[in-house]
Amino acid sequence: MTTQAGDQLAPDDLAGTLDAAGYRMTDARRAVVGLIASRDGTFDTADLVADARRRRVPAARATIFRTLEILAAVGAVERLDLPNGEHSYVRCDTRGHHHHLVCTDCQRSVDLEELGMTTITADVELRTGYVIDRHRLELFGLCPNCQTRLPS
Amino acid sequence: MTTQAGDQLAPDDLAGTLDAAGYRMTDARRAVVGLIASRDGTFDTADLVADARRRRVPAARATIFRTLEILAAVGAVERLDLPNGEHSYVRCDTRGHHHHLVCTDCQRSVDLEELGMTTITADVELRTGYVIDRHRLELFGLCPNCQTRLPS
DNA sequence: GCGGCTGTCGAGACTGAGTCTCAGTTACCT
DNA sequence: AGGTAACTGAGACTCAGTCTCGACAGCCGC
Ligand SMILES: [Zn+2]
Ligand SMILES: [Zn+2]
Ligand SMILES: [Zn+2]
Ligand SMILES: [Zn+2]
Repeated sequence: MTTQAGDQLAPDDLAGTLDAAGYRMTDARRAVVGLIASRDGTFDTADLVADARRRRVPAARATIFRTLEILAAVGAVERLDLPNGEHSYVRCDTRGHHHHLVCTDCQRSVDLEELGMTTITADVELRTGYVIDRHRLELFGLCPNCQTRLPS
Repeated sequence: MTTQAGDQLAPDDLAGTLDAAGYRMTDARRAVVGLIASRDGTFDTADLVADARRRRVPAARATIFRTLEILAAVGAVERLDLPNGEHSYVRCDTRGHHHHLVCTDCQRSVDLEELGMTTITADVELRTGYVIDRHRLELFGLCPNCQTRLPS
């Protein structure tokens, strides 16, 4: 099952999640959540800082960093690394372990739930003797929209 | 088929590879290749800079960065991102597309040749309509050695 | 509803990885 | 050997990300 990026990042839910984890729901955090919710695809901290200024949202640079850290910790957002090596974030529209497929042109992202990686990791464990407890998988390509825009 | 990290990073081969790609084989590059060859597991630029100074190898900081960039371009080394978000490098003992399995304790790394990802990407393409042309997959866990050292 | 304890915020200083500049050097081709 | 473009070292520079600290504001208990 896949979810299109663009869904809301529910701030109410989030309040509960943060609370459970011992965080407070403050104006600044609501503001950052709002900025993220109205973003499409991957974004980086500079994007958010710019958005915040443009929309005159009260959220200082340091606060944006701090909030992203928290959101990543509770799984509302994920930090990923673009093919070019840059760090960026994606909103996660899925709970639990999943991966992201990102358009290399427009940055639009799709969440992908588990993909049969357990078979692969089990196989690798057998072959190498390692015990695997974590993996990072990111897929990149062109979204349907960008395929038609760029006949390449 | 897997290759243990620790094999030599052949500087002679490399000379050919670099040449073919229009690069020169210089002392500084040989030096950096040497530093990398004597490394075990993942390392970052700070590690190499420290190694260089310790071993009095003539390789300025900027040169180390530049050389790593080139080595990554020709596939002798790969830039990867640890679970904690830090950038680091691994020597590649395998030619062509492959992935890395890294020990989260001692950083020792194993190259993994293709793992049946084509099945997965084909499936995802069908489900999403994206055209996937690249992916990043990194596996993390404990190597056999560290499993016994840390009964955990 | 009203303190008070604490977590959080903003502003700006600070850090350090990575980049850039530029003058001097060197590999490679002929 | 000579010419030339690629490369190098040293250090300045950038800018993402962190830290500090005094002011502020959630949330809890009364
Ligand atoms: Zn696109
Ligand atoms: Zn997975
Ligand atoms: Zn290990
Ligand atoms: Zn692969």
